[in-house]
Amino acid sequence: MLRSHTCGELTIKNINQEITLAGWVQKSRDLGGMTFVDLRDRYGITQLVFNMETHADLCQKARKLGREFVIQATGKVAERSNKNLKMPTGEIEIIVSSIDILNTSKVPPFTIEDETDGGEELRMKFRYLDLRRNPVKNNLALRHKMAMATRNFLDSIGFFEIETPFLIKSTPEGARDFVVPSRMNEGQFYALPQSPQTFKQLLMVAGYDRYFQIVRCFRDEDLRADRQPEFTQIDCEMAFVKQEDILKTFEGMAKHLFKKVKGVEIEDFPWMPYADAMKFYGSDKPDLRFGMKFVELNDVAQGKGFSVFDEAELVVGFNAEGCGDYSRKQLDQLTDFVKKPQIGAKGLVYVKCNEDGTFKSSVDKFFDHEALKTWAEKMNAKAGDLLFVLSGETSQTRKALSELRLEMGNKLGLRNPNVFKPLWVVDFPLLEWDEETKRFHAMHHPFTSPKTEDLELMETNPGAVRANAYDMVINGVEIGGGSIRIHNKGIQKRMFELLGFTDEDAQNQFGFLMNAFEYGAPPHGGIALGFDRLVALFGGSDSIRDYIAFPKNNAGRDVMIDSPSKISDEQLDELKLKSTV
RNA sequence: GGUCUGGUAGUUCAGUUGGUUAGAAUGCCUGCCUGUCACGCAGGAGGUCGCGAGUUCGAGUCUCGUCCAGACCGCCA
Repeated sequence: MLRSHTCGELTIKNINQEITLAGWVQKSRDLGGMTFVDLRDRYGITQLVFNMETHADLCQKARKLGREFVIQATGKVAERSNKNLKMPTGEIEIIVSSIDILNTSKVPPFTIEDETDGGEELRMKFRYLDLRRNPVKNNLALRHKMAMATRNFLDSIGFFEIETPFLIKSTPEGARDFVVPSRMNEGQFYALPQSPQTFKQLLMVAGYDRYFQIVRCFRDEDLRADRQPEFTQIDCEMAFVKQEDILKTFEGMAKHLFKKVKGVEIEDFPWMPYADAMKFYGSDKPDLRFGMKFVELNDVAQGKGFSVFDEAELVVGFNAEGCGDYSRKQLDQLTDFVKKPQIGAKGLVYVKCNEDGTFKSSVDKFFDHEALKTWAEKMNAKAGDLLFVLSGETSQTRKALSELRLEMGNKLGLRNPNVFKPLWVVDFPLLEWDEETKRFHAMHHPFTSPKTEDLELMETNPGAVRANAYDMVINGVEIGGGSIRIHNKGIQKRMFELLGFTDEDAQNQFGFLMNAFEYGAPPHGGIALGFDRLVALFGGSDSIRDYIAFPKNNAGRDVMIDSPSKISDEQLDELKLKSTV
């Protein structure tokens, strides 16, 4: 070993020990007669001290050490005369007796410190230097800890981790596939899995009734702060279970992680039907850290001659408690916010509930005191509160009001990253109408089972059929989702018919699964949790990039290795792909 | 595919109404300094103002195009 200890472990207890450390030069401070060098490794920083009087040659050598040089130093642990209680090793230092430069370093393009001077792009280009920094290192440590806790928990309740293939088959359903040309099969392509969905169902047929995998998945869609083209899921499936068994199991896992990793006790997750989530929060992933529940006002706001409301399908608002003192400017800013093209509201109606019991609203022309009072009562408003109301087509209006609700939550500091409010959103619709293709899409995927009581609607009113599908939502983030699958051949056939699959299509794309289901498929279901998002949530961040060692940028590029890149004509020839040059 | 924001020293940024030699901080180099830990002090080097056109007597600044980066919408079963 090139070292006897790490740079994070020596304390006052080690005084007078002869030790050897190895690491990177964080910084050196040359005071003339003596020189201090901060030596860093993964575990911490230890100060080396060199004295011109006692070891002139060593001291000269230490002065020449540049940032990020890799050195090995041997010496004696000594108590500092000036202690630095801000650091764990701050009571000691190493009086160095010999030093070896194991490697030199160019001057790094940004400072390797907690508060670096480097910008995003530069840090990504030199990610191996960025990874030396504590904040990034701590994020990866958190990720590791969560992966271990997940494995331990699932192992303890009988789950097998089983790997599934990455080179699989492309299907037109769902997200765009990444494809890989097959050299040995000219003109044919593998696809990288968007998830191991079909394989885990085959494992259920095979009798491995508790499966999980912490697995990379691939989707060729545009990126976001919380979306990477390759990302990691905790993918799980269970046989001989009902929906509530799965929810209970993975609620347990989430609670275990919170307890083990954050030391936080989480209460039982509430269950909220999808329809309620949309009605009361305008979102299928409501942030329950704060209130501002929606109140629908059609009955009291329509028929008073305000045509904007009268012509609207939905009039809905929420109460921002204690915001009655908002200025004209603040209200204008919020109006501009909801009128942004991404949100798309036409305007914003507000009602201030004054301390003297009167109201001041943007629609005073149409609504008198009595009318506004009925709104306030309906919305449970008291003096000093501020009501916001939007109107229009139902789903657009809910979406816009949901954005406003989150914006108000941010403004009022109600979205505390150290508070965790999980819930299950249940009873998702089975299908979603797609205007573009004029057909139904599976909201979850084509193997999701309809609720038994809604089966008869499949042919009469498909849009109203609810599924045995559920999402785990924490703090407004969709952490994961799953469903009880179809294991009955007849229902699967009806599902494919609804989705516009011919028998032939179904056989071509999913024949392997359909065939397997003819050999004793057990009732089964599962869930997949977005591991990157879960880690980021635990870390208190909205962006998953800082929790991935080597992430891709906005455009799906890895700026460090400069990929994707062109390949040679020889490679293209081998793959029987035409050169693009 | 679309909307918005940004690109100036190694780095992070400032740069007024278009006007002389483009600044600051930090990093880097040199010298001094025996208790620093954001060490201090003195000095120094460091610029294709992303790229290309255009307007103008004159462009870091205005216009158009383009490239790059970031946020968002669409998209993400």
